[in-house]
Amino acid sequence: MTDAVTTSETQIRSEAERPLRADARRNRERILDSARAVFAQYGADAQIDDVALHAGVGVGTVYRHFPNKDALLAELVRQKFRLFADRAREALEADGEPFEVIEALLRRNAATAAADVGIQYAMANAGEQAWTQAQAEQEELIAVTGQLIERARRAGAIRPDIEAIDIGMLMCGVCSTMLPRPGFDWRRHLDLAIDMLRTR
Amino acid sequence: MTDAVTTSETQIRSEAERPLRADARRNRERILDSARAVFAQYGADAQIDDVALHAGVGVGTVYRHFPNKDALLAELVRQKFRLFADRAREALEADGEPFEVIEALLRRNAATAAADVGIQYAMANAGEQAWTQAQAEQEELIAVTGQLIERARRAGAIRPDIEAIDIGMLMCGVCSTMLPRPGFDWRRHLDLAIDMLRTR
Amino acid sequence: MTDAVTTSETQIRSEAERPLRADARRNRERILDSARAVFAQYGADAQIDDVALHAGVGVGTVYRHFPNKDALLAELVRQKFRLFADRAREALEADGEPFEVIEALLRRNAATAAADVGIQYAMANAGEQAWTQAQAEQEELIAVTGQLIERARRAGAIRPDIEAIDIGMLMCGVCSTMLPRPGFDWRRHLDLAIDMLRTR
Amino acid sequence: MTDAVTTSETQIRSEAERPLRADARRNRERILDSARAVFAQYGADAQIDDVALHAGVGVGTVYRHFPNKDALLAELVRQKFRLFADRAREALEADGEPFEVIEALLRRNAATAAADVGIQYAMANAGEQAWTQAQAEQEELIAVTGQLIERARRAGAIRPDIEAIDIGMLMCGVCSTMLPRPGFDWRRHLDLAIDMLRTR
DNA sequence: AATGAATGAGGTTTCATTCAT
DNA sequence: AATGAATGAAACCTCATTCAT
Repeated sequence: MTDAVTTSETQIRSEAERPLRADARRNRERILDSARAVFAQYGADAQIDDVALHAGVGVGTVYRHFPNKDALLAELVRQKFRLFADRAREALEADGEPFEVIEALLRRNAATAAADVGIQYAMANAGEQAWTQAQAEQEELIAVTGQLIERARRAGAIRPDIEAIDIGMLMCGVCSTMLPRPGFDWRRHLDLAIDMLRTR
Repeated sequence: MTDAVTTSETQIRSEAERPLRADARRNRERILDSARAVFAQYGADAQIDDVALHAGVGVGTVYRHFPNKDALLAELVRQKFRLFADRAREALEADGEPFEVIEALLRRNAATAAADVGIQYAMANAGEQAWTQAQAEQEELIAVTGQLIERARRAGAIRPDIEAIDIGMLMCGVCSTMLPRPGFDWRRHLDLAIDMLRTR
Repeated sequence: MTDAVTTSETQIRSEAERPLRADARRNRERILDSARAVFAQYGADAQIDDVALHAGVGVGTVYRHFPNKDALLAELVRQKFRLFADRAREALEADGEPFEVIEALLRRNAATAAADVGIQYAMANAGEQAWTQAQAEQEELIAVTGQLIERARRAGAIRPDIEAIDIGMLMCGVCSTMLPRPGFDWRRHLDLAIDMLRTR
Repeated sequence: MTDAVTTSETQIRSEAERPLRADARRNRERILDSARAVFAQYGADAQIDDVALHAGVGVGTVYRHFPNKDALLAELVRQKFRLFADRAREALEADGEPFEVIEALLRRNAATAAADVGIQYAMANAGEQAWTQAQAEQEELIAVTGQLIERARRAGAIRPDIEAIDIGMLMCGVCSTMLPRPGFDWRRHLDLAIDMLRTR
C-alpha cells in the first residue's frame, strides 16, 4: 500500500527531487505523519515546533524538508490528492458495476478524509500555494475520475450531466462538514450526494 | 441601581445588549462591516488592527465592542444566521409553491454568502465560540426551516426524508466551494444540491 | 544642547513624521540611548531584546519605532551625522583662526565617536540602508564642512587641494582604529590626520 | 606518541601545522579562496554553508580544516599579514631610494587589499581571536616595517617621528574606506597618507 | 577524510490584547 | 467613550556546529 504511493511519487518527481538519503526519507515521512497528527489535534494553531517534537526531530530538520509552514501544509494536501488519484486508478482496473465502483471509491475516500481531520485544517488554512503545489495531482485525479464517469455514463448508471469536477466539488462540500459542527453528519451528507449522482 | 428597575425582559437579553448610544451603535456597525471587508480580502491573515484602520477607529474601540477576535468573528456568523432566519420567516409568509419558496430562499442566501466571502473565513477560523454564540439564531433558523420543509412535504414537493439540518449541511457544503478554488463553481454546486432536495 | 538637536530635527523632519505623543517620544529616545549602550558593550552580537530590556520597554515597542534591527542601527548613524552637522554649523559661527576652528571640531567629534563605540559597530554592520537613510544629514555635513574649508583656504591655513569629502574619509579612517586593536592609538592617528590637512 | 619524537621546531609551529596530504591541502586552499569570495559578496551575512558550496566541498570539510567560523576569518587575516610581511622583507632586499621603496610597498599592499574586500569584512567581523591568531605575523610585519623606516629615517626621507605601528594604523584607516561608501575614494586617502609620511 | 543531514539554541518579528492618556 | 502606544508571549525561521553515513 504505502509502496504503491512511493512508486507513483517516484514516477511523478519531476526536476529537483534527487532521491533522498535513507534516513532523510524516513525523517520526511515521520514529519508528514506528525504534521497530520498535530494539525488534527490543534487545528490551525498547531506549531512547527510541535510537529518537530512529535516527530522526534529538531525544528531545523522540518525546515530543511519544507521551507515554511505553508509548504508543509501544501505537501499534506498534495499527498492526499495523490492517494485519491492512485485509488481512482485502481478503481479503473476493478471489476464491478461502474456506478458501484465509483460509490465505493467515494465512500472510501470520505472515510479516509474523516479519519484525518488534520487535512481539513490544512486545506482551510493553506493559501494558494497548497493548490498550486498540488495541481499536477489534482489534474491527474480529475482525469481518472473523468474516465470512471465515462464508463458509468455508457452504462447509463450515472446522471448524464455529471462531470469529474462536480464530484470533486461535492466531496469538498462533504469534507467541509466533517469539522465538528453540532448536528452535522457527514455520512448523511455523503449519502445525499451519492444519491444525487445516480440516474433516476 | 439600574439593575433594580431592570425588567425580566432585559435580563433575558442578558447583560451586554442594552441600547447603545447612537454613535456607539454606528461604530459597532462600521466595525462589523470593516471586519467583513478585511476578512474577505486578507482571509485568515487579517488582523484586528486592519479592521480598526478600515473602520477608521482605534483598536481600543474594537475591543470595547467585542471582547476578543473570536467574539468579533462569532458576531459576524451570528448576524448571518439571524438574517437567514429572518428571511426564512418571511418565506413562511410568502405565497407560492412550497418547494419554489424554499428554492428561492436558498438561492438568495447563497448569493448573499458569495457576496461576503469574509464570512467564509470567519466560519472556517472561528473556534467553538462562534457556534455557541450563534446557537439561538441557528436554532431559530432550523425551526423555521423545519416548518418550510413540513409544508413542502405535505405538498409532496420535497424528498420526504429531508430534515432542516440536511439543508443547513448542504448549504454549508456549497459555501465551502465559494473560496477561490480553480475549477469550482458554487452555482453549479447549488443547482445540484437543490436537485437533491426534489422529489424524484 | 539637546534642545538644539531637537530643534534641528524638527526642521529636518520631512514627510511622514508627525509629532509623537510625549511618552512615545520619551520611549524613542530611551531606546536609542539603550541601543548605543548595548551595541557599545556587546558589539555586533547585541540583540534587540537586550536593547528593549535596557530601555525598560517591551520588544514590541522597539519594533513600533524601528521596523527592524537595521533601521535602528541606521537611526543611530543618522543621529551622529546630525550631531556632527550641527556642530559644524556652530563652528561656522565661531570666532577664531579658521584652521584652529576646524581642528577643534575634528578633535571634539573624534572624542564623541570614541566615547560611543556602539556607533562603530553600527556603521560596520549596518548595510546600505544606514547610509541611504542618513544621506540627507551626510550631505548637510559635507556642505557645511565645505564652507569651513573654504574659509581656511582663503586664509591660506589649509592644504589647498583638500575637499570636504577628504575630511570625512580621514575621520572615517581614524574611527576605524578606535575598535580595540592592540597597539593602535586613535589619538595619534587623529594627530597625523590633522597634520595632513595643514599647509606645509 | 608522535609527540615524543616531535622536534622543537615542530612544537614552535604548534600542533595543527603538520604537512597535509596533497588533496587536503588543495581543499584548504579552495576553502580559503571561497571564503574570500563569499565574504566579499555577502559581507557579514555570508554563511559557512555558502563557503562550502562555493568551494565544492561539504560543510564538514570546512570544519575539519577550521574549528569554527572565527578561526576561518582569522586565517584569512593571518594570510594577509603573512603576505604583507613577506613583501616587506622583499622590500628590505630591494635597491632604490628608501622612501620610494616604502611607498611602492604601501601602494602594492593597498591594491591587494582593495582587490579582496572579503578581508575587510573578515577584519571587521572577526573577534579578538583573529588578532590573537595572527599576532606572530603582525609582529613580524611591524618588525620588518621598523627596519624599512629606520633606513628611510637615516636617509632623512621620512618624517622622523613615524613609527611602524603608525603605518599599520594609517593603512588600516585607508582600508576602512574601501567598503562601498558613496563619495569615498581610497586611492586619494592613500595619497594623502603617503604624503604625510614624507619629510617636508 | 569527506559528506551533508540533523540539531536546537537563539534570533527577529508579529499581533492579540491591555492600559495610560 | 475613544485612542493608539505599549506589551510580551509565542510564532517563525536561521545558521554555526555536530555526527551518522
